[in-house]
Amino acid sequence: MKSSCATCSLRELCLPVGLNDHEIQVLGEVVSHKKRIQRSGYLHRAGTEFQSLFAIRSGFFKTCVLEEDGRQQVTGFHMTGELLGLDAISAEVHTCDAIALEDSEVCEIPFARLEDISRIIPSLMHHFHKIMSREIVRDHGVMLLLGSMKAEERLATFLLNLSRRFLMRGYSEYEFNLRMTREEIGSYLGLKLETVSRAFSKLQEEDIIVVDNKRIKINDMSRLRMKTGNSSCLT
Amino acid sequence: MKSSCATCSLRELCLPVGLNDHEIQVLGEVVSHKKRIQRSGYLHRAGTEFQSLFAIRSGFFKTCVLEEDGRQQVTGFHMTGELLGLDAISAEVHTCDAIALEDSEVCEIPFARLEDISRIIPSLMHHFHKIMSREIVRDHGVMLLLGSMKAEERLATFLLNLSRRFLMRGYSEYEFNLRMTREEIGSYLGLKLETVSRAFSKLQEEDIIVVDNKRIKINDMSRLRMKTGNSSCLT
DNA sequence: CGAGGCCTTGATGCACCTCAACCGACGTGG
DNA sequence: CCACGTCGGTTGAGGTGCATCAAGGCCTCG
Repeated sequence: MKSSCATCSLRELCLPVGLNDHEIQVLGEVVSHKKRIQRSGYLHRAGTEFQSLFAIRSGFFKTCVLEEDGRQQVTGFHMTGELLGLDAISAEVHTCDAIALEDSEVCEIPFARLEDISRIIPSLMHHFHKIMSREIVRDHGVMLLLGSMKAEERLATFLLNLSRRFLMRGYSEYEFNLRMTREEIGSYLGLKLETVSRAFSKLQEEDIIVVDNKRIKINDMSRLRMKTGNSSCLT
Repeated sequence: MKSSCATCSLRELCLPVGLNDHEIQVLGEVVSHKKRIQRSGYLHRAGTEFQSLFAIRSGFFKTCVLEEDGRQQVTGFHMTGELLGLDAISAEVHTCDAIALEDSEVCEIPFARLEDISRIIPSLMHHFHKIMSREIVRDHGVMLLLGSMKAEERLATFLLNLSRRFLMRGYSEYEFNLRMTREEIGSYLGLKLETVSRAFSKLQEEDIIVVDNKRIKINDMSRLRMKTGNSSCLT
């Protein structure tokens, strides 16, 4: 089915940012296939051929890389309006798995066609470059986190990052549901699930947050920020 | 001074990959300013305005991000033919420092002009997208390293990565000089310099490598590879 | 010759991992 | 309906890999 970008509520978060009506129209004709992925279904797998980028229309994804020896690591959690598949452009093969953490919908964007139309829509090309660049900046933030923060700092940074992203999407920045397990959080943050659990408990003891299983409530945003070692939160 | 890409020995590593003679000509007219940076000089600083990408023509750089609280982390080491500044596209501000580890030369590539000509040279645009994507893949590799490897595995992975990159540039894959200090390696690998030093000593005791200060000789590539936990080496 | 940068090595401590027990929620099948 | 297994989460006890602190060696440079 055709999913016109023109009428999409994510226009301000997604690829069309900064385009005029006509340009959005053109983009909308390239973006086809609103595709549904069930919870724990794969959007793509590492090693499969790359054809399209995917924009998340609704739902929540994780991406993870797998080593030959079985070690696995979550490289990111992805929300509505974000673009998946950027890693696959380089070798025309996906380098990670993308798995839905809840029932989700994505728009498929055939990459070759995106490149075609970005020749005639410079602002689209420019915005696409910004999106790729932002991904690089984000990854540098994670590298900083993994390379130099303690467990509690990592978790605080993670929560603030989620909070900010929920806020940008019109949800509460103070209260939200985690879509991922402690193990997945741990994998992303370079920690074991027990350590994640203990860090949650510790933040709760200090009345900074309230944890009820996957439900998180932030009581004291500024003290949570102090827990990060004052690092700016991830993009 | 004009530095024509057409006659550059790095044509096969750098931006011009896959372009025909005429296209290289056009690119060469955009790429100006062969700029010299002395050892420990800055190519760019975090927070300064973004205008241009830089291609390394000779020399060696590190990039590092700095937090408000003074924590610092090396996010990458960069060799000839690689592109610096990709992180700055997103916010039009550099997000990291780039510092020369030896006397170096770079070509300056005004980004706006690069976008202009990539509209008329689709293969240039496509290759540029591949380069950005490769950077994302590389960062995911580092995240995996930081998130799930032990000190010795990290160092082995790091050495293999360097080895491969020297090989690609026509140097020996078995013997090379490190341009960075133990502390910089540690920062990149999320370790303290003492730990890096001990890991070097351990690999030497096992006759896998020979270390003489910054000079590294790899005696047994396959055993070094085994030390990585069989992960593929970073891109 | 002395100072400072870089590296190595040893001793000690601690943050996180590992292993293990237990709990509650949920789904399934007898 | 309840018994049971499974899955995700919490918490405790103990071990370990790396950080930390400290001392000393080598090299360069003023």
